[in-house]
Amino acid sequence: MNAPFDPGRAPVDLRAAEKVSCLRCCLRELCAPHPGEFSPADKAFLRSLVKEQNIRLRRGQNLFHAGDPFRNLYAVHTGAFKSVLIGSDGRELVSGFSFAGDMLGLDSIGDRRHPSHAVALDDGGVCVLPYSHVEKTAARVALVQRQLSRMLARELRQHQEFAVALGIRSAQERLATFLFNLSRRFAGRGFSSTRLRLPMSRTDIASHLALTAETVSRTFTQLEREGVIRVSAKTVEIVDSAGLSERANLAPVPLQASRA
Amino acid sequence: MNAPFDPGRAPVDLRAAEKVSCLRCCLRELCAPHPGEFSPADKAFLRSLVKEQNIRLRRGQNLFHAGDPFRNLYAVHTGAFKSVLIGSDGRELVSGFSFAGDMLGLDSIGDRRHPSHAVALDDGGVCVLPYSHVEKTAARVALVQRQLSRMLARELRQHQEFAVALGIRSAQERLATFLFNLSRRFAGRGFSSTRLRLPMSRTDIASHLALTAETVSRTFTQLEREGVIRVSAKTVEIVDSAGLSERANLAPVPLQASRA
DNA sequence: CGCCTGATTTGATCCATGTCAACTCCCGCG
DNA sequence: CGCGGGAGTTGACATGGATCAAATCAGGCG
Repeated sequence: MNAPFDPGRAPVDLRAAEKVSCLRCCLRELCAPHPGEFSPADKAFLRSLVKEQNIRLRRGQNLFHAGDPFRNLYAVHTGAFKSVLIGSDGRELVSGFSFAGDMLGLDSIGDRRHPSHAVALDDGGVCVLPYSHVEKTAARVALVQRQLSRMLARELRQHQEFAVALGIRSAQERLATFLFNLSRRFAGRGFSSTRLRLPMSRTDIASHLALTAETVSRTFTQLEREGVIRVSAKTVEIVDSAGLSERANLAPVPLQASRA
Repeated sequence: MNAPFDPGRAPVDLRAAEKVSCLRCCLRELCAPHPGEFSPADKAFLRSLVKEQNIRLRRGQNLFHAGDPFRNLYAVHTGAFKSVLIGSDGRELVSGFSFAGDMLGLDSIGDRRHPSHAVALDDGGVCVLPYSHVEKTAARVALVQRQLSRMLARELRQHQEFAVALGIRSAQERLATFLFNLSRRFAGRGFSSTRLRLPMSRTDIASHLALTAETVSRTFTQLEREGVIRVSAKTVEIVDSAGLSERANLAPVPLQASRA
């Protein structure tokens, strides 16, 4: 039923020449902010960052658990993952979703322990980057060091924006923003930006947006009635992209004025 | 009226020997995670990070504006600052407060542009660390590099937790958490952990916690009625620290059960 | 000292979202 | 092919915090 689109599959065959493909795929974030910026020598360093390639996980399996000692960063190779943050009071919250090319474990650098679970939402694979090794390489390859800082800083910015979103925005704005961002992220990976397969459950989305599953469901329905998206189980089609981003950002003061 | 306590003044006289004091104060975060970890040579590097010392700002002045190109990190020397994040939709939100010893500008590393204003809440001063210089030093002094990553990662974690808080927690939990954290931060700086002078307005607090000023005010009153704190203008006294942290964390499910 | 202006508090009311509950849909399995 | 169970949807109702409005307070200034 949702066969026409499958973001679980990478746009190029990553298994053919893994060393090379990692440079183009998994480690994109770490390595290729500005393509061509690397010398062959740099690339040698980068390739050496990866210890184990394409570790396989089945849907539902944990890549790591909250509380586990932090030793590696992981680059998502295939599939999708959710990060489940365990709050200081024990409450769980889905802090983010990761797809091919994303880095997992960055939030653990601070205290050498994973603050969150990483759970596979689909069968998938990851590459392993021993962090000690990354640090050492960063010390020698300035670009890697800079890029590491940048990745952290970017994630920081994202969480900042995210905090704003959770605090201020309405359910519709949050969901629209969520879809909008997913669309952008998929597009950046070569997938359709209008036809999204959401590998996570409504409950996961709800948790991520700090809403209830009921509200998420209602808001999906609402966006559908307004002709912005079409929903069919796990697949969402963005019908009116402009309308979506309108609903995502909205005016500075989203009062009842905007409902007329 | 609030003379007995003045967190605006540093616990030691920082102006006496600024080079040295910076190592103990402003750059604490960057430099002294584990005291004694530095060789004299390391320290020389560290000292050289600071370009201008103790730049002065008057209350209300901006250290930098959102959109300004990012060139420096700043270590707060004296006083207090708020960071005002400009969301993608133009809405403003106070993303954090910084006190002596805190670093400002970390969230700008990602895109070389400040995403937020930094505004002085009191007269104060900062030290300037040209980021290019920090990067170069990090490349030579492994500890600095590691510490830079750690600072970023820690801030990341904080924002993560914070997002959770904003999304899930009640007004009372948020305010209690806020006071609790401030108390800890002040304590770490050698100030009283029970008698806090809040240099920011209620509106700032409200914005930071994603509440309205009215709700913040009401919640202060409520906590006071419950005998947890005593409020007098800008000064808050924590009367029942245990009660406060109880209200900050709360049970996994803060349902009506907890109201009986 | 008393005024003036902005900050804070307090009160009354409204609304978005949570909560609880029932129903439907989908998918794997016997 | 029908069954069962979990995920998703929908409805009715409750409520925390927002909103609007007004009173009070604080602090600088004539």
